[in-house]
Amino acid sequence: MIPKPTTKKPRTAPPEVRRKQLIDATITCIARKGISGTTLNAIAKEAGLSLGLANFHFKSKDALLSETLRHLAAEHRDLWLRDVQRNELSDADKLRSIVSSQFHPRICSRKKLAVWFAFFGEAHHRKTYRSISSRIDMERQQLCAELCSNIIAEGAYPLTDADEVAQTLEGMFDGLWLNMLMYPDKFTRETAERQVVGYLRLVFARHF
Amino acid sequence: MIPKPTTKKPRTAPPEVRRKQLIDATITCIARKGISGTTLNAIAKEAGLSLGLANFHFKSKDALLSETLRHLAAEHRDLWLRDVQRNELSDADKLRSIVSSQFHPRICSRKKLAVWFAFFGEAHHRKTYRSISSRIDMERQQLCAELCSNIIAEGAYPLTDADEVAQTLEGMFDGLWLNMLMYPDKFTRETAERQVVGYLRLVFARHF
Amino acid sequence: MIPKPTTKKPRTAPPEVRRKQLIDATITCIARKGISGTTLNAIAKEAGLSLGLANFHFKSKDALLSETLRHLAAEHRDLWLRDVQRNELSDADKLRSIVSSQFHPRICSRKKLAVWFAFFGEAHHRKTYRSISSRIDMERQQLCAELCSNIIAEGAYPLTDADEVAQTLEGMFDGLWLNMLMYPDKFTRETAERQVVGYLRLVFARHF
Amino acid sequence: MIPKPTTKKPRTAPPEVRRKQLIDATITCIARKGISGTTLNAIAKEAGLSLGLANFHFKSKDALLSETLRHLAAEHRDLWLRDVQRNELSDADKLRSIVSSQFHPRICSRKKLAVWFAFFGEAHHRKTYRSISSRIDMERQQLCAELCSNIIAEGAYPLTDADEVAQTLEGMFDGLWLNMLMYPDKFTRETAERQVVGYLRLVFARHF
DNA sequence: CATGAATGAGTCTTCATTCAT
DNA sequence: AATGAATGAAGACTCATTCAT
Repeated sequence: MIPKPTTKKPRTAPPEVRRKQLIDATITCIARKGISGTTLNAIAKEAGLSLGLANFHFKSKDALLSETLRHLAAEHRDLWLRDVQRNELSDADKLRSIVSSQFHPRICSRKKLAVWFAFFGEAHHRKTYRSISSRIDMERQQLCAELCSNIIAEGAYPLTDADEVAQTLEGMFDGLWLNMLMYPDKFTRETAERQVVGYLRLVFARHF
Repeated sequence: MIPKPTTKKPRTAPPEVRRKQLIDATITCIARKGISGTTLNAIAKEAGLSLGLANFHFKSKDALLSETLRHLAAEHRDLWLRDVQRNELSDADKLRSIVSSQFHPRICSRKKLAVWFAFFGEAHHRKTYRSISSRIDMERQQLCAELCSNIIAEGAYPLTDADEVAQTLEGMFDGLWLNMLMYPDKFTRETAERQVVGYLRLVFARHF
Repeated sequence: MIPKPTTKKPRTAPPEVRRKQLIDATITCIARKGISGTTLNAIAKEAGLSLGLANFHFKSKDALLSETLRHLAAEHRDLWLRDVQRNELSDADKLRSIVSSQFHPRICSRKKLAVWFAFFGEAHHRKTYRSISSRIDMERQQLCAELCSNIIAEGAYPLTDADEVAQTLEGMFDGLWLNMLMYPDKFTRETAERQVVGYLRLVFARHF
Repeated sequence: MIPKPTTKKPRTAPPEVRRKQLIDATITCIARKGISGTTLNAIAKEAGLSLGLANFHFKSKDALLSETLRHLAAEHRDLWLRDVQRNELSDADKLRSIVSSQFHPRICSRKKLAVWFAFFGEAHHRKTYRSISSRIDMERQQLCAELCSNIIAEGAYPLTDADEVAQTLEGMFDGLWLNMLMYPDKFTRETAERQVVGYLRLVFARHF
């Protein structure tokens, strides 16, 4: 009798591993069927785990959804924060980095975009979204506003209002995301990013 | 037999009236609870009609939802088409009208924004919703592109690409809508419209 | 083709009929398996109705349970109230009536006793019981106390305390019920009633 | 390898200790949430032990529950047997002792009453529970009957039936317990005991 | 046109029990 | 003797849809 080979996947795994598996499966399922079309059964099957385990690791379906969103938000924030903290970069470069991060492949895959808009879609989940992301959204917008402010001071764009530019950028980010999700043939990461940069070139002609 | 004279609501009404009642109720319910949180029972109650009637006038819940989306789309389209068809208006005015219609109170009340995004949240995996949204979005984008093209020709903006401007406008429309929905304190109809016009002023400086 | 005979049971029935059917089925099921062993499915099947209907007529399982208890409590109260309100009866007769009602076949069938003790059994249901029955219990105890008080005055039992007799009666009622439920061979309606009357004979020798 | 010296709880303990810990925890949990509201997880947590251990020491949840009931029964029985076996006591004293044991603080705390009635609530349809309750109840009732019989012979109460008194006592015991559980403000250990003694005084006037 | 009781498939959630470590 | 992750069956509840009246 040959002893069981040790390569077979372990029956048990540390919680973080399971949680990550389930969150990934949740993203996949939501992208496929929307939030309300996503059942815990489907998530468990997608993750290759049992139904009971989903409830073992997450208090409820809602909790799993929240964690999923939190995961996406953190992943996004980490990305733009990394460049913004590099002191050798100019403010314009930092602003450029934020724009890039918005359209980074890891952040704005169709799968993940679908999850964002799934949360935007319904009042109940919108509240979840706000409680998780409003702070981060505001942080990014304020950051953009500061960078714009510095660029304005530095580059002498007297007629330009930093806050308004920042707001417009936020608007463009979200709107381009939606269009990428809905019309992937017409709106790609590249075209979307080019459009934002195009806008920045109009506003800060001497920097971009 | 003398019919009771105290009857307040007519016991029968033409189909179009009932359908309109039900669609309005659907909009209210979706805004309040999202698509998956909206039940036929709730819609019927909101409309002041019976459950059976909802099923009588719409083949299925899905059909009612699709009709609702179609209704919203038509309402929006009617609004911008009215001005676009007025020959006395310049192309710039027409473009300006489209922008205005996007932020018209009847179109982008909080209630209707909530409903739009409820549909957007599902559209990427629901063919019916996507084709309805797609039709109106594409028509508007093409219209904008044509108007931009004319403005470019007329105004000598040699470096400007009409399609790209139109795409950017689409992005801004949706993004600003989303921000109005999520952060109504920071994004109002007025600020949103001003931002789009601000963008147009940058692109078509001699027209706006 | 012979038209369907009209004797077949109607597909729909007024709510009160359905509610009564479901309450009866609930009593049967609880007697058979206890509260926690009673499923809505089992109740529906016992009632010959569908699962969905149970939820249609009762907001929740808990609501159905409450209604069931309320039904039993009202049924019991109606019984002793009837005789108590007959003016031609003496106080001793009225007291005797209350005792009889306690052991009336309609009231203390094993099935119904099982339901009472099912509610007594668990903290959660005990609260339900209290909210439904404490007023009635107190009403009956006070009634007994008043009747005892009158009997004492009338019959000159100077050493007897009306309240204590009433409390003891309450105790005997419940305790005999429990024993009838647990040991139906040793405790029958007749022996139980005889014991209470035996107690009354000891206390009010000249009346019973 | 030197074992960590900070180990507070011993990692292993003799089975009887663990079993006692788990039974105590079970009593606490049942009192709080009822039998069906009591989960093995909750019991383990209450006992400060792991879930696995509960399953290790008891074959099943049912076994643990039965053991718990057996434990309560034995605890009660031990209490009354102690006095009954003291030869120097008169039969009346022994009977008095049984009454006292019924209302002994260790036996009829609110917590334990809740547990007793939790089992009573299920006993009529659970053979195991019924046979455990039955054994102790019958033993006590027979004992009371014998004592009454002796007292009757000794004291010349020609009209009194020993079995009936014993049955009435059983009824009062349970009924007063129930009332203490349901209405602790109106029924205390002291008033309850006084009522039983009051009854005995009526029956056996020359002994109590 | 209109009603609303009735149905039952589908979901989330709980929990006793198992088992590799 | 001890742990706690893993499983899956079972239950409460929801809701689109049907249909007799």
